[in-house]
Amino acid sequence: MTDLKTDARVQRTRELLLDALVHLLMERGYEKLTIQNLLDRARVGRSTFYAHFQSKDELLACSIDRLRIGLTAQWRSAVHANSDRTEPLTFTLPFFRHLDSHRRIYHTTIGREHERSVELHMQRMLRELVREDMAQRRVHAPADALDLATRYVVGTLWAVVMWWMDGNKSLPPEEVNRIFQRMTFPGLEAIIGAESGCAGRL
Amino acid sequence: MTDLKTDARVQRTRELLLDALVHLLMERGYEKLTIQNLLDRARVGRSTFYAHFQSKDELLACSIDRLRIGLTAQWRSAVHANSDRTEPLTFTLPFFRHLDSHRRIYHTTIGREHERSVELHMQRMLRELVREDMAQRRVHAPADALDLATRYVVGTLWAVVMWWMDGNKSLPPEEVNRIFQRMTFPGLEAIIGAESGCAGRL
DNA sequence: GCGTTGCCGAACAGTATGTTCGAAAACACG
DNA sequence: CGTGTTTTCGAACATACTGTTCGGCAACGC
Repeated sequence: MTDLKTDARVQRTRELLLDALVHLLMERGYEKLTIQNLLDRARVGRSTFYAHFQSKDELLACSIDRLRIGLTAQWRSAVHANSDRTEPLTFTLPFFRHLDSHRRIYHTTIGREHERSVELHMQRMLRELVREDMAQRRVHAPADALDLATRYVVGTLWAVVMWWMDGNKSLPPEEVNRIFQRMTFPGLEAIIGAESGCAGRL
Repeated sequence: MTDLKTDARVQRTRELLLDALVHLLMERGYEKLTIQNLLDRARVGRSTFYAHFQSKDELLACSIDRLRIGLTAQWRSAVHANSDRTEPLTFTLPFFRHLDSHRRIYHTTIGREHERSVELHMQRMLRELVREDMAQRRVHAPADALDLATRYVVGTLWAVVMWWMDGNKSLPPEEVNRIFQRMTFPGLEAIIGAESGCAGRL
C-alpha cells in the first residue's frame, strides 16, 4: 500500500506537467496550447497525463490553486505581523507583487484577444480570497450585499490588473495597490456599511 | 455589377445564421455549440457559412455588434430627449433593460463554467460605449487615467451584471442601474476629477 | 527481492474545423 | 423574358486535437 503523495514518480510527473504549463503559457498562451505540446515539453506519455488530470483546464486550475496557497501564506504572515485590525483586503499587495515578478506569463495570458481561461481562473481565486477576507473581518451584511461586494472588488481589482499589465506600465506594486484601494474603498462602503475606518479615507 | 448589400440571398443567409446563433446560445451556450449545429438550424450549406464568416467567433462578434448599434440608438435618443448635461453613463439603463428582456440567453452564456466568449465580446462592447460616453462629455484627464477609468467602469458594471443574472434576482432594471451608479460613481471621481455634479451624490 | 503501482507509446475512435469543386438556383439588368 | 453573374448547396477531403485502451516495461515501497 503505497501512499500516493509520497511516490516520487507521481510528484515528478505532476511537477513536470505544471512546469511545462507555465513555460508554454509564456510562449503560446493558454488557448492555442495543445495537450501534445505539454507532453512533448514535459516528456510525459499521453496516457500518463490523463492519469493525473482530466483536461488541460484541470491542469490550469491546479496551477492557479498553487498560486492561491502561496498568496494565502504570505497574507497570513502579513496579518500576523501587523497584529489586529489591519486594513481590509491585505492580500492584494502580495498579489500585485506576484504579477509584477511574472509579467512574462501574464503578458501573454491576460487581456489578449483569445485568452480567457487564465483570467477566469484567476478571478475565481480572487473571489475566494475576497470572501475569506470579509469572513475574517466579520463584515455582516445581507448575503446578497456580500455577494455583490465580492464581485465588485474582484471587478475593480481586475480592471487595475488589466490596466497595469497592458501598456507595459512599470509602476511599482505598492503604487498600484494604493490606486486600487483609493478607487475601490468608497464604492465598497456604499454597498456594505464597511466600518473600515481610516483605511476608507486613506 | 450587383451590390453586395442589396442581394436578397446574402441578407437572408446572414440573418438565418445570426438568428440560429441566438437560438442555439439559449439551448447550448456558446462554447459547446458547433458550426454544424448552426448549419442545421439555419439550413445553410457549410461552404456558404465560410463565405460569410471566418469563424464561429466572427459570427458572435457580428451579433454583438448588432446589439451595440441598437443600444447606441436608444442611447442617442434618450440623450436627445433630456437635452443637455445629463448624468454620465446613460447607456447603462438601456443595457440593463436589454439583459432583463433576454434573460434566457444570458442565463446560459454569462457566469457559466465554460462560457467565456460572450462575456469577452460584451465587455469589449461596453468598453467602447464607455469610451464614447467620456469622449462626448469631454472629460479631460491623462490618457492613462481615462483608460483606467474605462476599465474600472466596465469592471463594476460587469460585477453588477453577474450578480444580477446569477441568483435569478428579479430586480427591475431601473433599481439595478441605481445600485450600479451608487457604487461606481464615487470611485470614478477618485480616478478622474469627474465634475459629474449632482449625479455623483445621487 | 517482490508485489504493487505508475509510466510509456502506439494505435484507435470520435469529433470538429476549414477547404474545394461542380452543378443548380437566385439574382440584376437590359 | 433572356443572359451573364453571383450565391448557394452538399459531399468529399485534408487536417488537427481529444480522450481511451492495452501490453510491456520501469520504478517504487516495504
